[in-house]
Amino acid sequence: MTGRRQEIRERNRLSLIEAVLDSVAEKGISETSVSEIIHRAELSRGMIHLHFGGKDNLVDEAARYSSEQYYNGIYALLETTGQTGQEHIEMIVRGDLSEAILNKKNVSIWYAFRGEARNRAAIAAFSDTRDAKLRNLVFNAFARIAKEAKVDDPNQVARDATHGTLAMLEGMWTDYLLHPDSFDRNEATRIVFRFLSSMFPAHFDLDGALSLE
Amino acid sequence: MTGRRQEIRERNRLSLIEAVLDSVAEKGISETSVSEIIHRAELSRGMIHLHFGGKDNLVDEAARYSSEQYYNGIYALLETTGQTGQEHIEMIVRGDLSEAILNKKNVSIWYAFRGEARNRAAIAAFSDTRDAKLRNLVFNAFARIAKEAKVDDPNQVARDATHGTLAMLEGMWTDYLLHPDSFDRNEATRIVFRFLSSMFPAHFDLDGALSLE
Amino acid sequence: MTGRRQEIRERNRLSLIEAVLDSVAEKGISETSVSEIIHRAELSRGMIHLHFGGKDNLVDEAARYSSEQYYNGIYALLETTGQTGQEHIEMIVRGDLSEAILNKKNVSIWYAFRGEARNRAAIAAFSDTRDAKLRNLVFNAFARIAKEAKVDDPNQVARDATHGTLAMLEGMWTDYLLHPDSFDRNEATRIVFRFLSSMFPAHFDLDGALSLE
Amino acid sequence: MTGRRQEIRERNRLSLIEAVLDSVAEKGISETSVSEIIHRAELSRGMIHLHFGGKDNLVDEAARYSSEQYYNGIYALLETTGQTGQEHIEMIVRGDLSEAILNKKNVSIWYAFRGEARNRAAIAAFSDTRDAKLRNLVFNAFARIAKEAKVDDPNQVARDATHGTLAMLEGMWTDYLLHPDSFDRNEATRIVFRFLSSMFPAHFDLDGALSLE
DNA sequence: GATGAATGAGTTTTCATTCAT
DNA sequence: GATGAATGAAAACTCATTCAT
Repeated sequence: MTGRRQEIRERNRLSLIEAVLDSVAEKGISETSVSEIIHRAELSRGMIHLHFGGKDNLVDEAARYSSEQYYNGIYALLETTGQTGQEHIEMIVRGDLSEAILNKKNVSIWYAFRGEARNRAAIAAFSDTRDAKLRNLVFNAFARIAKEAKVDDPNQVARDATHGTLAMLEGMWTDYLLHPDSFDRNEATRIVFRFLSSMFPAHFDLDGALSLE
Repeated sequence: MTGRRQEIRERNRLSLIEAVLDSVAEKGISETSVSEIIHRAELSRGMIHLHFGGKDNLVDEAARYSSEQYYNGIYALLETTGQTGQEHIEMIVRGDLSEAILNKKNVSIWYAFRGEARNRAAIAAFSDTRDAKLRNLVFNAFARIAKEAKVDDPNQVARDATHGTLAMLEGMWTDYLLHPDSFDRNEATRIVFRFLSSMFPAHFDLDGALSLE
Repeated sequence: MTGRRQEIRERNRLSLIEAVLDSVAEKGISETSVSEIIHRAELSRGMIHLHFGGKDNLVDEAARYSSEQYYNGIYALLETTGQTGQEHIEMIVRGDLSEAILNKKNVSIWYAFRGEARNRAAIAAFSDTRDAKLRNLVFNAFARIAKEAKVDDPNQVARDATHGTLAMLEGMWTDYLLHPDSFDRNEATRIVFRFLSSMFPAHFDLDGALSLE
Repeated sequence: MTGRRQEIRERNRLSLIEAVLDSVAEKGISETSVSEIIHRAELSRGMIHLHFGGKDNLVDEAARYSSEQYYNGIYALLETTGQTGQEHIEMIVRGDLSEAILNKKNVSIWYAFRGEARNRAAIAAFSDTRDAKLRNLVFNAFARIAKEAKVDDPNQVARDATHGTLAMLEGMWTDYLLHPDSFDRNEATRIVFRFLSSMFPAHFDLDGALSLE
């Protein structure tokens, strides 16, 4: 049956991508050689070129896959909660700082790819895409909040809130990158909500934010 | 004359370090080969091993140098302004987002090294050092502000303010990394001050912050 | 039905051979990979081993086929003309220099195989066979002419005439290989006939030779 | 002393070129791998890329070198003889068919490169250059002869003679390629002179030509 | 019989390091 | 001390062949 073959093919492709991500997380991009990848995937040397046409394409695909996984994770969280703006924002902030998403592996991978983004168009593109998709989700939520809050220039306020929130989350990831073991998720969350509650006191609550887990 | 010799030695060391930084900024760490470095520095191949004992050490030194340059830049700014907490914070924020410090070259270098930090202890150490030194400056300033503001737990407030401010600045750097050409320094500054004014309304002023440039 | 099967088999074999010849003509022997061949033949990868037992055998077969095609072309021409020695020679010379036989594709293929002949016995053998068959035809024709011409040592004269004529034709092919676009068939033909008319003035005529086309 | 270093460098370059020619002669172009070359030259793997920037460039250089060697050989012969047209032609013909020039190694190399010429611009260029230089020498000699012979259209006659002579010599090389062991230099020479004496009876003599060796 | 995904030996290339000059 | 030619281990890639489906 052809389906069986196709299925193995697909599984092999995925194994290679995951081997790249594991290796990038553990050893970094520069140590992620073809030998390292096939050893982790337990597949043959030629397979990389068979499926991806070369190591660089495989690494690009891995960056795309990883960026998609991140976005899907966040998006899945949004489906589990209410549809108000503040529920969305809360979910995104908590999700982005949760163990499931903000962990050693993801952070390693993400900063490794970022470091290469300047010199590899494909990686820059996926880096950008992840960013743009998330930015959109966050902006839409803040736009609703700003409208409810009847602020002067709701569009501008929503933009600033988006910018500030994402900047802070980024900063928290960097904190985690540098000190994964002393990083305090509650503190990080609290600080983001401090910013949010200062911008939208009627929507966000500093104390409530502490009721994390 | 030994002094003359020593001087040339020192100049060559620096040329190599700067060649590394230029190359990392333009081509990324993985393309920064020994050949690339000596070509930029216009020095001989053996020089790297003579002065640094190998390429890896040179790159580590370049990371250290770059991190020092950053800190020195910020520190120099502080000497040009008043000594109140809010003056320090303002200077650090404006400085960190200024063209002199936040520019394509520095951002490229910084993210390239961050991407390697996980796998190279020396780079991680310098990354950390830069971070710790800055954190200290910022914390000291906020500690004074928090004391003046007579908040409940000034130490905790100062820590949160430090954490939040640095996180946001980090996030702004990432913004710049991804979209250097559409990045708006005024907007970035305004958003940081929005956070600061919400935490310390008596010390920071959202409008004042706009009087940039 | 076995006949039907057999027919498809035969067609596939031929498709592969022709794909090899096309590829050798266009890309050269070293670029004639299995992938290139099956892509041109629009057949599956396994087919080559099924029908020929490996790529090398297929290439050898292609060399044999090509050499046979050449000889058959010349031989067919001989059937269309009179049976005197000079008619045969004229036909062979004109045929060998005609567009139908001396064209870019054939020349490319022929020199490509020649270049490999030294290291591949099978190709050398077919190269030789083509040569020997043609030499035989030409010698037989010259033997008749030499006999008619009542020269001293007709056998020796026929051998020299054969040798010289074939050498010149070879040289004309090389000319064509190197400068296919500036090659002048009439000039080439005229020069061969100059040689022939000098050896057998009663049989070959320099002017008559110009009545080409 | 720098000269010593430079000298070794030059010797290594040459060793590599000669290793390529030996390998091409013995094993053919497709079997001439980097490993084969460095094994013959007894030099290190990296040297090929150090001196030539890659295997392909080295092979091209070898083709250029070989073509130059051929031309130099012929040219040197011309310096050892008189300056009349017929002396030049005689020398070129005898030289081109002599053991020193027409031998197994040269023929193997030459046909191997010819087979690749279609697909490698650099090789085609050197192939052409050798051809053009020789053609020039031969044409100049025939032009003088044709003028002396007071033929009708001396330019045209010289061109035909050049064309015919070179074509025949080419053909003789092919003969040698296919049957190096049964090849008879005297016979080959005699046949070329038969052509020459038929074109310029006053200048070339069939018998004289036999006084070879 | 036919297919084409998979294999891995062998190829070219890169590049940090060495060391004779 | 300084140079840069030389080294060779390790990298990425190619491709004829195999073989489960």
